Amino acid sequence: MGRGKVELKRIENSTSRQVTFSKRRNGLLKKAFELSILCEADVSLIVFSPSGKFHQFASHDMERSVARYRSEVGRPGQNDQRSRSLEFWKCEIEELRKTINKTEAQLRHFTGEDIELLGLKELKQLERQLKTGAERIRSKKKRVISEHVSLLKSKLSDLQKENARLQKRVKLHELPDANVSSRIPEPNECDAFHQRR
Amino acid sequence: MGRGKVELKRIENSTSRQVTFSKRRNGLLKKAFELSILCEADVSLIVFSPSGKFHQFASHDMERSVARYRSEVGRPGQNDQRSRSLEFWKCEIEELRKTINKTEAQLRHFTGEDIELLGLKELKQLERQLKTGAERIRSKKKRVISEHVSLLKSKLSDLQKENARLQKRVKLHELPDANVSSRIPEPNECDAFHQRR
DNA sequence: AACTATTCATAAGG
DNA sequence: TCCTTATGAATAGTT
Repeated sequence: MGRGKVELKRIENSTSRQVTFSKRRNGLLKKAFELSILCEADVSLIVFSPSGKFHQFASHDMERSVARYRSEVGRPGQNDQRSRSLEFWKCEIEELRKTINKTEAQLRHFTGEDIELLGLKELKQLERQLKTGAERIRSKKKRVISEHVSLLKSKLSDLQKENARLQKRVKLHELPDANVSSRIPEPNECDAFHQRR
Repeated sequence: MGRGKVELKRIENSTSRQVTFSKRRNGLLKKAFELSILCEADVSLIVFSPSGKFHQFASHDMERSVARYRSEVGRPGQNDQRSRSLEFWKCEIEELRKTINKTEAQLRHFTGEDIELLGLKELKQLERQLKTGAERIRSKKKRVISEHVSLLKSKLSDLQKENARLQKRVKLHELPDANVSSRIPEPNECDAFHQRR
């Protein structure tokens, strides 16, 4: 990259070596960061310049990654019990990962993704499941909506009663104030539905 | 780099996430290597894929770099190495369990289960997703079926041709054997579809 | 896995 | 160290 390609060997000129180090170090850190974000990878990078300056990147936590690295490499001096329990954890994680993959695949199938490899039988089953799901959701939605409606109706009727009562009082006492008989409900009096969610 | 630029966020599609991981991991390892050669830097890189696979590069020695890192950061570390790695596995399992729970809940929602606590907005969204899913599946099913049909048709036409040819031969040579002209296809000759699945 | 259109990284120069 | 630019590398999307 750049003007002319470079040979893969120590750069002799110390100034350009320094400059190159600086540029490439930044590039490396950036790429490490991108990899960790794009692919959810656990990336740890330690760099010492020839002059001893220190740079690092750790997507999660350096110490944790080092510990994980050690457990992977299998450091000497582990007793049997420890390595066995390590095996256990690894199996556990392996199984959990499998479960996740399976479930996520199913989920994608439900949204019609990744269905290229499915056979007719599976497609039919999926269709049936989607249909039942949609029906249940539709009916739940209806229920929710009708609940809102009846709530609103009862609010309305309460207000009407209140209104009638007030009008009666107005007539009885011949109050001059016209505003009372055309009382407008407070805004928050109709908000019962929104508050329930 | 590549066709169209990518947003710096987790790649949702798991296949392309995996492919990208593979490519970029190689790129990163290569760049780490180049930096160490060109600039005589001490570079150490630890990468774990989301599926737990482990990759590393160390221009000199990982343990030495880690020790140097510790002295730089100012942490004696070492002593709680065990509990660290144990802690890591436990966290890992905890996270995986959470993922599973979330994904399974979503899955149940798609089949119309556990929707009691959902609001109208969520219900509507679910319905929309189910609809698109169903549409995609329906169209895929159609495609599969039409493929079968055309396969069967072509088989049929082949057999008809063959049959006509044989009948001609029978007439030409006035063969006495009636079975030849009413030849019945072998059972496995129509099985191409089943073999493809 | 291979290809290719694009974007990205960076060597050289100021 | 920062800016610019020409050029080689990396890689996203596709097959």
